[in-house]
Amino acid sequence: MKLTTKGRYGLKAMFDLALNSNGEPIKLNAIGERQGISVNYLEQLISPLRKAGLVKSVRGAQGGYILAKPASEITVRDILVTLEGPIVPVDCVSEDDDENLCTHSDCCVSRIIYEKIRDSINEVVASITLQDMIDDHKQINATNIQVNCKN
Amino acid sequence: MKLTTKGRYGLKAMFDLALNSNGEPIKLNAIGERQGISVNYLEQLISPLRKAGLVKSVRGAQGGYILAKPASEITVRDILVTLEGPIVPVDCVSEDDDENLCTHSDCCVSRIIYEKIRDSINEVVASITLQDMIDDHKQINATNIQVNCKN
DNA sequence: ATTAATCTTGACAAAATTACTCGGACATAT
DNA sequence: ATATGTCCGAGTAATTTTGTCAAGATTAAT
Repeated sequence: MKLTTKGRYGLKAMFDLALNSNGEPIKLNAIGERQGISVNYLEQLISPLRKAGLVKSVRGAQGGYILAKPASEITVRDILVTLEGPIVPVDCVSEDDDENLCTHSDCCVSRIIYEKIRDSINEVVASITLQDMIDDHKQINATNIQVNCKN
Repeated sequence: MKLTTKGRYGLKAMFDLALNSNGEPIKLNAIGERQGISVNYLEQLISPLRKAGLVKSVRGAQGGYILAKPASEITVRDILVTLEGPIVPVDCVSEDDDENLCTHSDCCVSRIIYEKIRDSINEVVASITLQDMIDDHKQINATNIQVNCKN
C-alpha cells in the first residue's frame, strides 16, 4: 500500500511547477535542483504528465514546462493516477481497467472491502488540488523554515 | 498502492477460518484447498498472525488453528497491519515506525496529503470486522452461487 | 546558418521486493 | 511408533522499482 517514487516525485515536481510558475516555462533542471530529483528521472515522470494534459512543454532553448491548467484545477488524484495507474488496493476493483476486472464480482466478500478502500483514497486525493498545496505551503512557511524533504 | 498477496491471502484465510469455525481446530490444508492457496505459503502467513495474537494454534495430529478472539473483535486492519506492516502511503507517516519518521515533519506539504490518505484507509479497515464479512457473505450467498475467487 | 539549450524517446541495468518452495524439526492424537 | 499436523529458516525465480544513459528533435538566441 505504498506509493512509488514516481508518484511521490511527480507530485513534488508538479507542486514545484505550480509554486514557481510565473508565466515563463520552467526547466526540469531547476525543478530537479530544488526538489532533489535527478533530471534523468524527472524526464521519465514529466512525459506521462504531458501526455495526460497536465503540463505543457515548450521545446528548444529557454524552454521548459508550464501547468496546462490553473493549479486549482489539477488534483493530486490526476497526478497520482497518471503516474501510478488506477489507485486501487487490488487490480480487480480498478474501474478503468477491463483486463483485470474480476469475473466473480458479485460473490466476493473481500471485494466489498477493497471497493471501500479504493473509494476512500480516491475521495481524499481528488479533493486536494495543487492550489491547496500552495496555500498550505504558504501557511507552513509563515512559521517554519523551508527544508528540502525527500517526500 | 497495492496490497500484496500476503495481505490478500491472509485476509481470505482469516475469513475462511472465521466462517468455518466450529470449535474444532482447522487445518491449513483445508483452508488452502478451499481458498486456493498453497499450504507452504499459508504457513508463512499464519505465523505472524499467531504471534500477533489473532489466531491460536493446536499442534500435533488433528491440530490446526482457531481464532484467538470472536470474529467481531478482529478487524481487517488487525490482519493487514500484521501481514503488511503499517498501512501508510509513504514510510515517513507511519506512526509506529520511528526509524522512518521524517525529520521535516513540520514543513512538508506532501505530508499533509499522505496523512489524510493514511487516516482514511485506516478508518475503513478498522471499521470492518471478520463478523461483518461473514454477514456480507451470508447475504451474498442468498442470491448468488459461491465461486472461488483469487482475491 | 550555427550553436546551445532543452525537451523526447527508448533501451538498459542494478537493486529491491514479492511470491513463493523446500527441508527438516517439533508436538500430539491415535 | 506412526501419522498428522504445526513451526522455522533458508533459498530462489520472477517481477517491480528506480533509476542511468545515449541519441535525436526542436527551437531561441547569436
